[in-house]
Amino acid sequence: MITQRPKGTQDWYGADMHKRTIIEAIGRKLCKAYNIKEIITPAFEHTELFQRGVGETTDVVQKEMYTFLDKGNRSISLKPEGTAGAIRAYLENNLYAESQPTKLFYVTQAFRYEKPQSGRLRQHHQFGVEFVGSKSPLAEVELITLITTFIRELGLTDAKLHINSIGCKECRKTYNDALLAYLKQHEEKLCPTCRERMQKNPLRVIDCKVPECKTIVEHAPRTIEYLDEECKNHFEELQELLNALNIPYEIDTGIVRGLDYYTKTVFEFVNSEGFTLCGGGRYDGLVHEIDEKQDIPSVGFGMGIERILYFLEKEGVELAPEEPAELYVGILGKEARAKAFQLVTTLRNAGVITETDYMDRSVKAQMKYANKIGAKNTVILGADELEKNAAFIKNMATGEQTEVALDKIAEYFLK
RNA sequence: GUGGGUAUAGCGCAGUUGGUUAGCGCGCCAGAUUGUGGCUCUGGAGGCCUAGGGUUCGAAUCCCUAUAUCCACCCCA
Repeated sequence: MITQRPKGTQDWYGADMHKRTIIEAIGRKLCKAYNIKEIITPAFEHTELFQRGVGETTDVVQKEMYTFLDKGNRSISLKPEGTAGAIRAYLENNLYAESQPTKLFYVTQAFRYEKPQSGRLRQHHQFGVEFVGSKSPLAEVELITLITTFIRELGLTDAKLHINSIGCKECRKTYNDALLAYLKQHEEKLCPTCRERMQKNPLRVIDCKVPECKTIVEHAPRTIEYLDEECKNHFEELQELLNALNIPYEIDTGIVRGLDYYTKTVFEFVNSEGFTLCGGGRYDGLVHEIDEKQDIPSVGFGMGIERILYFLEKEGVELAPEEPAELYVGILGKEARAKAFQLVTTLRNAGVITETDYMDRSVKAQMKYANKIGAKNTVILGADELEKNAAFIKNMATGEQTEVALDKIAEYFLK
């Protein structure tokens, strides 16, 4: 039992760990070019932050949060997503007092008590960006551009941009009434969960996958038909920009997003199977929700790192493999040990990937090992080499051997 | 939360209608004339067959329970 990880968690090591490192490196590189700064916030926050921010009626808060009382009787929750914490930090540290906008990115764990399945864990990781302070559709466009570039650099092709607008608070009110009125007409045909959803948050019915509900929903009013002037313009401007920048997209009036803070633009990148790689949108009301003295528009997205791995696997995309050792230094006999290790250290200090023997293996076994780890070159240091003051460097790919004086070996690899 | 599948060596699997010493491939370790990898061959280590209970003369195999894991739905990243 103690050697077993908790349900829905994952250990990162080996090939996946290496892929993750590459993925994060691409993300960091892009953010640097976009002038987006990194932020790390705590793994846990006061429960109330998520209740207020993410929304009390959402599935995420209602049944998926890891919530507990700490020893000081405070209700604490592990973060189920990255946005609320980042915005809290933005407010707490008065980042709004600096010249706006504020552009932040993070790589964080997120915890949700869910039943694990493929591409879904209890602890997962997200790369996300929060673009705070701008109400311009250019903010959306910037994030979408970044994601598009990210996807391209990863080598993924099966991920399409879907966009929608769910309007602001005011539009939502009129829309909700219209939707509710429509759903009431078809109440008997809806599935039980949808009948429940109808009362709490009719918007959720749109997402239902039950065939009967789907056909009803097909003719249901759409948020997009109830946008006020401002929201409509915003959505149109966004599309104009996307068109002008040649970013392909599809309007999907079915996108609702499961977090309450979204307003106006919502978007997703999904593959042909309907799997979501990345989700985001505008959340003009969130800052005010967390700190009523402030009212600052924002846009953000979260991209699942595990999802990226899943997508890479699905598409058979290979990332750059781990770099193998440049040199394996074999050791034969105790006399050569210190000398060999000195060489290893010199090379390592110069950044050359170098490996050696710690197992007191035979020369043959050491060569096998060097081959196994993919070392590009090998050299064996023993009594003979010490006496001759020279050793043979063997190129493992060609088998060629080159005799080099002991004190020139490091140089040989430093050019 | 609802519904399926699976659980045998480090990994991937086989195990015949229950029959006594549980196998195979890969990996690991060692050797094939004494200090040089890959290919081949040989040998070796490594399993309370997920756990607990039951049926039986006898259970990896049949039944029950638990646990874990995978998958679908829901929801999402």
